[in-house]
Amino acid sequence: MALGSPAAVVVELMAMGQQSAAHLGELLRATSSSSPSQLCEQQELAAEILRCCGRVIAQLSRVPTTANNKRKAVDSTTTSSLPATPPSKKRARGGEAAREVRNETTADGFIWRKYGQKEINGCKHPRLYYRCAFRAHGCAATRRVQQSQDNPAAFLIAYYGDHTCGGEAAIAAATCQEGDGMPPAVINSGASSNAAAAAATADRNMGLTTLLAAAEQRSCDSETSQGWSPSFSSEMEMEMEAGFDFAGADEPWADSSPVWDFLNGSFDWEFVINSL
DNA sequence: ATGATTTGACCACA
DNA sequence: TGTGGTCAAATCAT
Repeated sequence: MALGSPAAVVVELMAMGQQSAAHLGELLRATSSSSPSQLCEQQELAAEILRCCGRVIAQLSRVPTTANNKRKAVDSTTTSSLPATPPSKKRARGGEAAREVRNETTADGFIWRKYGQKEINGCKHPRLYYRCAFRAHGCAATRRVQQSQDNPAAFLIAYYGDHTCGGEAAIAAATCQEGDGMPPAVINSGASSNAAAAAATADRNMGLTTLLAAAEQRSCDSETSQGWSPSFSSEMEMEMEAGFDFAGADEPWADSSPVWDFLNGSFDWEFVINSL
């Protein structure tokens, strides 16, 4: 998915929707006037919004893109006969279509596990490699995260492969646990270039261990789950605690961007739908 | 002890 | 041959 393409715009919008829903959930949790049952219901609504956004992203991720045609010549000859060989150590993603997203956060509601980091020529920041934390379940989704050169607060995230895992049940259930906050759903050290971020990463690790254990259990309990429900991300929490305001006027896309059009109510949805 | 992260090495592609 | 993607052993954190 190319930057600025309609699908990329929708993914970006849905990511913002996730953040908004996450923010809503945080606000609801901070509101103590509601009864426990009401609070749980409100949080479930917020979680439902997150799930919807995540499913839209997942569906869009399956849309073939014509913008990234970096397939190698050999790929065109092998599409009809998939090789039975195990994944190679390199260029395994060469034949897959990358869906690139530029975002203010690396959090996207999925649980990722970092498996590599590489200094890239001409880039100030290293490139980080993540794979789905549910790879053991056969999920081959990976992503590549790189800090933007011109805007260190922004991340260029390229997604490869589809999420075939079914770990959403644990996350969705965990969002409504009595007396417990929303759990971290993303293992991410993408911005952990300082001690504070590293400490935050360490904090998240505990969450993942628990979450994965729960997911293992839930995936056994509910095999019918087909989708993947993104949930609250601790990165989102961190950004909200830091006053993250995605409607701020200093956003890089605040002028004449599709996202801004969306916020203004003048976004051309028909164009997007037709383009898809 | 277990699981996650780091990082050097390996390997394939251009 | 250089670059970039992945592996896996070592290290770290809990």
